[in-house]
Formats: sequence, structure tokens, C-alpha cells
Amino acid sequence: MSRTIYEVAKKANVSISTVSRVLNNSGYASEATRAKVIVATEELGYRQNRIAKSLRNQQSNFIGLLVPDIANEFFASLASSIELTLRHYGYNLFLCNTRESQEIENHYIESLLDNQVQGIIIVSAGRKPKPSLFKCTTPIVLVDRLGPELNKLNSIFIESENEKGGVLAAKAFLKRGAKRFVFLGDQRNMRAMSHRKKGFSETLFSHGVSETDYCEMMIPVSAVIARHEVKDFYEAFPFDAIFCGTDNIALGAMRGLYDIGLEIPTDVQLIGFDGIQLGEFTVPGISTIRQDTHLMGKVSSESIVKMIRGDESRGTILLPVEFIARGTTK
Amino acid sequence: MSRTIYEVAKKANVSISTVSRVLNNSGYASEATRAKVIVATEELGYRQNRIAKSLRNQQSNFIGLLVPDIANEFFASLASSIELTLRHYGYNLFLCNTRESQEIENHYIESLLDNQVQGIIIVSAGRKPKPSLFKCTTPIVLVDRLGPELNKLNSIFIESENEKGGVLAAKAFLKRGAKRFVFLGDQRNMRAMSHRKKGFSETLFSHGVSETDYCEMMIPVSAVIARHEVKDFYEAFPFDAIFCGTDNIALGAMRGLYDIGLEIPTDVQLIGFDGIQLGEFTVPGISTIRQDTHLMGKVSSESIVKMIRGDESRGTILLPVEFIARGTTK
DNA sequence: CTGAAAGCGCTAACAT
DNA sequence: ATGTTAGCGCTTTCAG
Repeated sequence: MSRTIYEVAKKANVSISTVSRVLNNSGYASEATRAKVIVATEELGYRQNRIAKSLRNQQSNFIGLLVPDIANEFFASLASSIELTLRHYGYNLFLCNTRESQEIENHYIESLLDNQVQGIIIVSAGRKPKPSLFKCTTPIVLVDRLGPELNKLNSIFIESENEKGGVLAAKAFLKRGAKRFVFLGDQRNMRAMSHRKKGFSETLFSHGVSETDYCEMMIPVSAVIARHEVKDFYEAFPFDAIFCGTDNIALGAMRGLYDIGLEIPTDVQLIGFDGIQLGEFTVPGISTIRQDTHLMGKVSSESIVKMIRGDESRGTILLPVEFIARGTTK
Repeated sequence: MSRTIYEVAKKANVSISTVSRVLNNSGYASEATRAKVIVATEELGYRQNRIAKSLRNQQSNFIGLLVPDIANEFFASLASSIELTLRHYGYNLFLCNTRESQEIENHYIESLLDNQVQGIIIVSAGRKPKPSLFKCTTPIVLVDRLGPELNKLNSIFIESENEKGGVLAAKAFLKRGAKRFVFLGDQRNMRAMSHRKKGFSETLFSHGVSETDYCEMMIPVSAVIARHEVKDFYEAFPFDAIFCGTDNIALGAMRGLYDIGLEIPTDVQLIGFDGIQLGEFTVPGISTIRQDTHLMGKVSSESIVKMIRGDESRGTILLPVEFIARGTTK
């Protein structure tokens, strides 16, 4: 077992409350006693027991983060940024991978609550959150994905300017002479996807593209599935420009197009969404709408910290996106 | 605040110890009281306070996992497998991203220990672990990376058959007519890298390759750096076969080679290591030595659970690898 | 400026 | 079969 506050107190010849005061910098302590305590602490290699502290304080120093797929670079990068910011504020991150499963998400929310986390940041896997979520008073910040139920939560929601991303993609294609367009979206993240789609299709139509030259499809966020689906899709609706709802989908689609002998960007131009670093390394590099994951993580963390500190302001925070031209566009 | 065991006891008209017994299935309880307690628990929406439980039991239900880079698909996939297995055993995973920094690694180890985790699984970022790690009695399992100091720990070490992977890569190149060879390794993971290198170079030499036709270089695990370094390297030592210590490095090297106008696999053949899924999607697909991350995660989890349960057996566990032929080899 | 003591929610002897 | 009670390690009134 590790040492306790009693051992430190004994060694320093003071009471445990004095030790507590010194170590937490709360209340008074003369310089002399302060020094004695510090020395004793170091000699013993004493460290506070966070569990006991949490029990007494009725709160841990943890903040939970739920992401749907940690192996997806976008979420990994977001998680990394959140962790960094939170550590800066003195919190520990409790990272949970929900694997796109509402059931696992629910399990983790319960577990997080049982462990007295101070707040939860959620990139939701589904749309039917546990009712208990609505009852709890723990601060919640929603990021990137917002189901129809979730918006009833008294929380802050953070997302990128998805619609603008769609507009940017459409303009980029138009400028580069594309004629027949496809939007290939992610089935799960309906809100973001419909915004991206909206910006994309409306810009196309307002620039004179006819409805017969535009088509859309929603699939699960998976490179494997995208690679497969895009082939059949091309058979049914040959196109020369495809806007993918995520870079992951873009990666699969690109490979699928290559499989059926299409040249990128000569035959088909392609734009992804997210801006994962990986997109720089494929041949050709993936043109994309970049989200600022670093900023998103920072803002998410700061929002949850604010809520924990009692800030009452709520609402949606919109983050900028930008078009990155790489090899998949002419 | 959430409910306490006292409220349940009151509602069910029993004592708190009875509630505890029923909920933890420990000790006796008649069917009738059991039912009463269950009902009261549900009506109140009561959930055990894990913090209090942990304090009382002198242990949390957490197991810590340290990985150097969660955005690297190999570690993400490993983490995912560990999490799944651990949850199966009833543990919660406390996932920490050390960003290849020994300092952050140390910080997390302290934090994990302060939070009374039951065990720690480490894919180490560096080579000089905190001395406190050696003093603690918390079970430790080391995975994939083992520094010279770390082997003094009384722990289980789990790695792939790295040397065999090198042999496999050499044979694959030889069979496909390669003449001048390069090994491009990861600077951090010295043990695994030197094993891969050893298997590779020794197989080459024993098959008649001369020392002047083999060269090696160690760089940080980063696609960005690999992309850059491989160009200079090729200038100095033109080669027609490159074995990369990780798929991440392979990805960067491949792009770098493409940048200077080389054709893969025509001019240069390439083999990576790890077997990340991403390698299927590049054009051409990355031939690689596949590690079984799923198995590695499972074995790591089971090892830590065993240690927690008091199993005394220690040692190194070797996991199988296999060669996956894709487009970067002829 | 410092110490004594209560109690956070829970489990596990021990008593009944 | 069930209840009483001590105490896990810590913080925080409240006295002194």
C-alpha cells in the first residue's frame, strides 16, 4: 500500500489537517510547518489518494469523452487535442471508444456517472440516448454529432460550418469543369451530413446544374464499404465529381474508383471532408474540406470546463472550415 | 446528487448491509428481502458510487493503458481490442496518450497510481521510466516496446515475432528479384526494430547479398519525416527494395519515392510492418508484415487480469506475424 | 496558526 | 437471515 496522510503527519509532527492544508494550499500554515510537511511528504514519497479525495469532495477530477471510433484519425486527433487542453486545466481524461454502438455508449455514460466524472464530452454514436442522461445534472458538451433527442439536453453543441464546407466543395468542382455530381455521405452523422449535402447541392443547382446531374447516397462511415458501394453506384450513375462526407469514405471511394479502372482526377474528381493527415500521403493526395480538430478539441474542453465552473450560457458554436486542394481535383 | 445506499435501505425497510449484500451478491439474503431491495433500487434509480466502493475496497475497477500515439492506427486498434477484452472481464479502461513523450508517460503513471488502478498496460514511449514505477506493487504488462531499464520490471512482456517478420520480408524481396536493399526503421522502438532488422539483414546475407548492397537508417515514426528522408537517402544509396519498420513509415516512404518520380513496385519494391487497414486502400496497396493487434490486445488484457488475480508467472509472450502481399511488391 | 472530530458512501467483520 | 458498527483516506468546519 501507498502511504497515507497520517504517516506524513506523524513524521512531520503535525496533525493531518495541517498536512491537508499545506498540500492543497488551503487555509493557513506557517512557513516553518509548511516546510516540515513538504520535507516529510518527499521523504515518504507520499502522494494523495485521489479516490479518498474524490469521495470527500463528491467529485473526481475526471472528464469523460465518448468517441465513436478511436481508430478514425479524425476522432483520434480530436481526442488528442481534448486531452491536451484538459490536462492543462488539471483534469484527467477518461476516453471511451463506443464503436458506433448506442449500447456501448449508454454503458459508458453510466460508468462515467458512477465514477463521479465532472463532465462528459460526447461525439454520439446514435440517436436514442439513455433517458438517465436527461436527468443527470453533470455538464454535457456535444460535439460534431447531434441526434434529434440530444438537442433537448441543456448542453453546449460544437460543430464545424458544415454547410459552408458543402458550398466550398461545389464551387471547387464547378471551377474545375465538373458536370455530373455525387454526394456520398455518412449514414450516422445525419445532421452534419445533411448540412454538407445542402450546401453542396444548393450551390450546384444555383449555378445551373440540373437535377438529373446530381445524385446522393448515404452509407456507413467505412472505407471498406465505400470502396465496394462506389462501384455499383458508378455503374448506375456515371459521374465526374464526387464529394465524400468524410475522408475515410473518400479513401475507400478512391480505391473503388481505381479498381474499376477510373483515373483520378482525369476521369473523376474527388473531394473529401475532415482533413486527416493521411490524405497528404495517398497518390494522388486527397483534396478535402478541412475541419480544425485542434480548435474543436480546445473549444470543447473549454466549454466543459466553463460549464463545470457554473457558466450558464448554452448554444451552438460554429467552427471554420477550409478547402485544401490536393491531387484529386484538377 | 445521486442516491445513496441509505435511501435504498430506508425505502426497502432493511439495513444498508442487506442492500450491499443483495447488490453485490455476497452473503445471505432471503428471496423476499432480495426482491424488496431490487425494487427499491430500481424505483430510486440507484447506482453504486464507484468512488466510495473503491475507497473501501482499496482498489478501483480501472486498468490503465499507455500508448505513444493514439492517432496511429496500430495503437488505436490495439487499444480497441484491449478495451473490449477488459470490459468483458468487468474492468474499465483508462486510456492515456503519451505522445511519444517520456514526461507525459511519467505523469500518467503517477496519475494512474494515484487513482488506485489495478494494473497498467504500457506501450512505452521512452527508455527512462520513473523510478517509482519499480517500487510500486501494481501489476504491469509491457507490450511491443521494451527499453533496457524496463526489462528489470517484474512484469509480463508481449511482442510479435519481429525477427521472423524480418526474415519473411527478406525472403519476399529475394523471391521477387530485388538486388539492393534498405531497412528504414523507427528510432523509438529499438528492441523490436533491431529484431526486424536482424531477421531481414541476416537472411539477405545468408542468401548471398553483399554488404555493399544493404543499408539501414533509423528515423522517428512519422510519415512526414519518412517522406522527406527517403528522398535524400535514395540519392545517396539507390535501392530497389525497402523494408520499412512500420506501415506509417512505409506510407511516408512510398509518397517520397513517388515524389522523386520512382515507380512502385517497378523501380522500387516496398514492404511495411504492422498490417494497418489503411494499407489496403493506398494505390498500390502496401505489402506488409501483419501483426495480430486483436490477439495482442487480448493476450495483454488476459495477462494483466491474471497478474491482478495473483498469478506469479512472468516472461515474454511471442505472437505470430504473416506476410501480406499487396501492390508494392511484384 | 493548528488540532480534533465528523462524515463522504460503501463493505465486511461481528453480533444477534 | 439481518443489523450494527468500524473505518477506507481525505477535507473541512469548529475550537482553541
